[in-house]
Amino acid sequence: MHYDFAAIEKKWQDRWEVSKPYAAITGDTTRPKFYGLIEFPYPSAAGLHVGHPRPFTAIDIVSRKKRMNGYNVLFPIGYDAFGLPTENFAIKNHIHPAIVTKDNIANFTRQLKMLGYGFDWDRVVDTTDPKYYKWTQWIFLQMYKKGLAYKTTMPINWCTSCKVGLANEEVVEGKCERCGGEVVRKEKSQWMLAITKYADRLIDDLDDLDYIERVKVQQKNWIGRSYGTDATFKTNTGDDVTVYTTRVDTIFGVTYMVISPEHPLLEKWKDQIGNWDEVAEYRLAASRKSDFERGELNKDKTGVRLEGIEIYNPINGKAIPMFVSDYVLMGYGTGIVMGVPGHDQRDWEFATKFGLPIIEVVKGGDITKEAFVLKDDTGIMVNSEFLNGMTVKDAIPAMRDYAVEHGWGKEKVNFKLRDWVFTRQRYWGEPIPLVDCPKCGWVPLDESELPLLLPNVESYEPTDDGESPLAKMTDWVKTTCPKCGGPANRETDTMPNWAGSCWYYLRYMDPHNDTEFVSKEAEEYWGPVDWYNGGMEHTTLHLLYSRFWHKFLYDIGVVHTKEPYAKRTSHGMILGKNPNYIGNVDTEEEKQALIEKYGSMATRPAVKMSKSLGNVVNPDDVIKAYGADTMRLYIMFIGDFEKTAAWSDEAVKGSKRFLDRCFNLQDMVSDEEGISAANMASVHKTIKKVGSDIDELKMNTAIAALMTLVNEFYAKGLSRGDLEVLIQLLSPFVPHMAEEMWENMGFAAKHGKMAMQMSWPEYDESKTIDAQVEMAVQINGKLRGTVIVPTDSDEATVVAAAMEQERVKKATEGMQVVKTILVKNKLVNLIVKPAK
RNA sequence: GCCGGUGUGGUGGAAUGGUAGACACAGGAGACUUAAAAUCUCCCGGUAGCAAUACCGUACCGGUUCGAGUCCGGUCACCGGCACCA
Repeated sequence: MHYDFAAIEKKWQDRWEVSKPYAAITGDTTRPKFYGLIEFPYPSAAGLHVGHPRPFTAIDIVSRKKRMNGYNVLFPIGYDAFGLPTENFAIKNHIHPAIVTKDNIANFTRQLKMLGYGFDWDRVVDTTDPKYYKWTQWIFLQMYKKGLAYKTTMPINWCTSCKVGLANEEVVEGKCERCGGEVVRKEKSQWMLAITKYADRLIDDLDDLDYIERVKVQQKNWIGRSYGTDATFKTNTGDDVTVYTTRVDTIFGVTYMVISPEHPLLEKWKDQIGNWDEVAEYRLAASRKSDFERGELNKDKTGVRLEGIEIYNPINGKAIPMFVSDYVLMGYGTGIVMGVPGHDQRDWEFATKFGLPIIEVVKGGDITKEAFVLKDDTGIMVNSEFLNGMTVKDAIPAMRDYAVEHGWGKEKVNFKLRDWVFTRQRYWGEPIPLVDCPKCGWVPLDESELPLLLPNVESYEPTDDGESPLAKMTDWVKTTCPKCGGPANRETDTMPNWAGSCWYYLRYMDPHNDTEFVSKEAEEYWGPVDWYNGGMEHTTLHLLYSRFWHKFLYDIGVVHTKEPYAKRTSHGMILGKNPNYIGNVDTEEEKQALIEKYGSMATRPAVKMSKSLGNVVNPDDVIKAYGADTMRLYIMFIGDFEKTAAWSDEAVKGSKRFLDRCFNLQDMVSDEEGISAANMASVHKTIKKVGSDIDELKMNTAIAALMTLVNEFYAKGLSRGDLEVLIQLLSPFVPHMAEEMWENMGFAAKHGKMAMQMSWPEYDESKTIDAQVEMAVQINGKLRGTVIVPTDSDEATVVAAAMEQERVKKATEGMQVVKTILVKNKLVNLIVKPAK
């Protein structure tokens, strides 16, 4: 029988299109629910990338197995379609972004259907659909009403050459991605979301979640919670200054203070600062630096002393100088830090440059060479009066308590996380449903006015004053205030592309609801998502943002769980062959030439796929040449799911070969129904192995187990019953071929259902055990042979069998066995030493 | 610099502290074929040996253990994230 994958795949996709075997049923209480989720794709003009099928296929397989395990499965798909690439494509080609989006979605849908995914196609969402973004706007309004959305002046990236505002991703190494022009900061009033109010909960609630560890760690580091002390210093200016420090124990080592150039106190102290002109010049220079320049590595510390300003150390009243320096950030802590050059490397560099004293307060380093920064908190305090002799660990709380008691200190928790800049000066995004009224200030639209439709504009080009393209649409901008009825202006900025993806998993539960964003019934039934897989690149963006939104929705009582996703896994990237790899050439000269030209890139056999390298693999081509089932199988077999893997055209053939071998089994079966005696143990073992591997996302070893079983069928022959089980095990991986074989063999008729609708085969533990096992024989821990013995043989039997072997005899000749270690059914280790 | 991860044949990769290299790709040999492709069978870490076999071998050094790719201490390399966060 010939495996005509093209015809087979078309046939079954057409049938599924009509019979909808993947439809999820809300409120089916007869079965437990399983909600599997993959990150919905951004429908780019390039179409599906070969990286997409990896996570999609994996969760498709998990979902299919859950379905066979009796679950009511929700496995949905949609499109995250607002965003910059579409807008730029539209500008370049003079096509409306909505049309571009529609075309791209159609192409993605075609490709996804060709891969045979078990998505519930009746629940597709599209973030650019007004019926969808109505509710994105609605959630934003709820946040606004609860005070979580506020307006503030924030710098945007401004290309001095194109004279447009740029998104962060359009700024590459401080330059404009398009023209290479210099990017500076330009102040603009923007909407912010107060994600920092949720910082503690976003960290603490991670503990109860089944996320892979690196996701948790990365989110925790990103939020960056630190425990410290706010310490207040008196000054000769009339104002007190407060610093934040995690090392209040080092306060005896403070030899100067530093204030950030942006700090408002400087302006206030203008008349008291003796060298104001110099300070003002330094501030101006700092403001001109881009974030990139200012953050550049290992750059020299700069600064100016504030003449006439004295700060008094609260611990001993000592007068210390203050400097302004741009190594202190205005956005973290209080914008002022105490300089402890003995125990902070940055302070050490600054003090060394400006000739400031360096005091050792923790023993153990050589502070004339570098700051002594502790790796642990076991260092001993010195030069610190009542702290002397204490460990740092004890000194921190001791000094903190002292400071609190004496009224100049306060316990303080700080976060690195910043509030979320929620506006973009762009066209292709959700309009913000707020109106600016000269009398009433910012006024939200009435919810009945939603959705606030994105108007059609002639040109989506960003304006040359940094405003959104919508600002040019005066008809749309000019409106009336919902509160007082007077003339008012709409907000013309739009939401960032992350907005729509913050809550899409909720919409899938109830995608056609026009009166609520999700019904209570559907949310309580489907929530939370049981398993969410997505890229590591979204860990501190989409994943964190959507957890934040979900917590907000929980707080206002519209969802019933604290967290959106119970489990999170992440897939590795698919790389392409590196055409410039040094392994591709033979001579040393050629290798050197490649390294000179491409640097360390030339030493990698595989690199990120890109058009310029010509190593992009198009899923369409693979499907055409080998079929979707081969594509699915190969992308799962390629390696450890979490690691990056290199695409190999040769290796794809191996997967195809395996499917050919499976298909050919149809011509080899005996008439015997049920699992054959010859294959009993193998079949049961494989059921067990494939099942547990799918649950653990170890698809590569699951497939290896299936290959092993098929190899055994080739060696020993197989019954109809053996094949019946195999087809069911293959079904989640290669659904088209499985159904074709299932039907061919008459199993569809026999059971009255498709293979995918069968229960997952059960294994019998007792039948996974072979009658005999091969055991390793070791002498003093070294392998000296193997023996075949009855399963569960005792020590005496195994040793006796081992002693029969020539190699063992030889190795134990003239020796006495002093100890025997038996690992049941695995090995026996004889510890011998020379006989007396 | 800090945090996380990884290091195994020619290649992708397997191995709850228990026979390292499962399963594949590539390569080699054979069968079938007029021939090729496809298919089927066998071989395939290194060194020595006709072989039986011996020794070496999971980045490197050391330790724990009857036994270490796996655990512990240290070193190196690479990948990813963060980065003047006080």
